[in-house]
Amino acid sequence: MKPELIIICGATASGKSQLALDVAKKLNTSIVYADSLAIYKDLDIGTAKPTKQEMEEVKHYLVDFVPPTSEFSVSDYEMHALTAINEILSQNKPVVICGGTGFYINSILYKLSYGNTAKNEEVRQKYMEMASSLGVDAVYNELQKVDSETASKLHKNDVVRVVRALEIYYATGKKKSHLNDTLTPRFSYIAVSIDMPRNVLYERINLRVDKMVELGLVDEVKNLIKKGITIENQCMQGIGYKEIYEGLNGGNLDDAIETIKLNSRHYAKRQITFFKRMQGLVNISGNRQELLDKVLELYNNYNS
RNA sequence: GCCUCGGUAGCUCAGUCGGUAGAGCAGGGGACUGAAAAUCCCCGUGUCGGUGGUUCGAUUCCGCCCCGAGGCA
Repeated sequence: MKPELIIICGATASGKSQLALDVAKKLNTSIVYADSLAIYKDLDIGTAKPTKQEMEEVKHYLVDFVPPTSEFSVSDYEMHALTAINEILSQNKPVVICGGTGFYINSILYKLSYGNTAKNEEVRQKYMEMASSLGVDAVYNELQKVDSETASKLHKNDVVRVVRALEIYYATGKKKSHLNDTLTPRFSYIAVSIDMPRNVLYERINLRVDKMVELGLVDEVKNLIKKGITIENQCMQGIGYKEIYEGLNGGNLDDAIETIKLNSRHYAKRQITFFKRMQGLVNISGNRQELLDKVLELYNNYNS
């Protein structure tokens, strides 16, 4: 018996995409991306999207399909991902999942309800404003009143989550703490992460950022600006984009590039932390061929 | 050559009226249920440049030396 999913996750710049490509070619199948920014059109260089040629060689799902003006949520991702996965599985092929957005990968593995509450601009705005005018304690106190259990799990400074909990409460009248989603994977899978010494990873990140700049990252951001994208757009939260944007708006581009490297390193660290909790994750290392062999071995020896 | 100011955590620096020292950044660890490349939490021992002296006690005061910056010649 073979697993339905082959999940290739891990830190940015660790070589996930190359490995996913190798695995997909070997197994004659397709790749479903799990990357919160590669979903966007016109964000190519900074997201290290696969090249056109690579996308022709292997079919990639959930890459380059959302306009940069759009918002996108994990729930949107889940819906699209499940469609893609079922399409591939229906052809009796395994699905290669590749990406660094752990939250998105979780949305594939687990059926989570997310409070059954979509974004509510009014509630968000109201409490975000309260946070900036009256302070975070005021907002946190609000949550303590309506859902003390969730409040106790959150730090008062984590305004994004505190507000989200309020959003759920005011939209549904139900408490976030009343969710009791089962955490049983809905697909069989193997999962690997490419492991390497931290300093080696950081060096790869630094080099890749320099490469992105050489490839025209600054022009890419200029083009987005030309299309009306501002720092307010969700896609501009991407590392590489927000820094260049600031660099072009009164900042300094050389500083921006260094900040991209720094933010990427911080991001990689957070990714590593996130993936440590993934059930069954296997850390693999080695050269390109060795990595491929290890994944194929895990795939072929799978039994659960 | 003389004078002045520096030399304290990986980096930038604060501080100790003499009782062996602490911030920011870097770095490390962690959280994560519709913003997730987002958001948030926790973690600070280092020959206080070296060496003599004064002192119960020196990173702190004094002498000399080394290194760096500036000034005068």
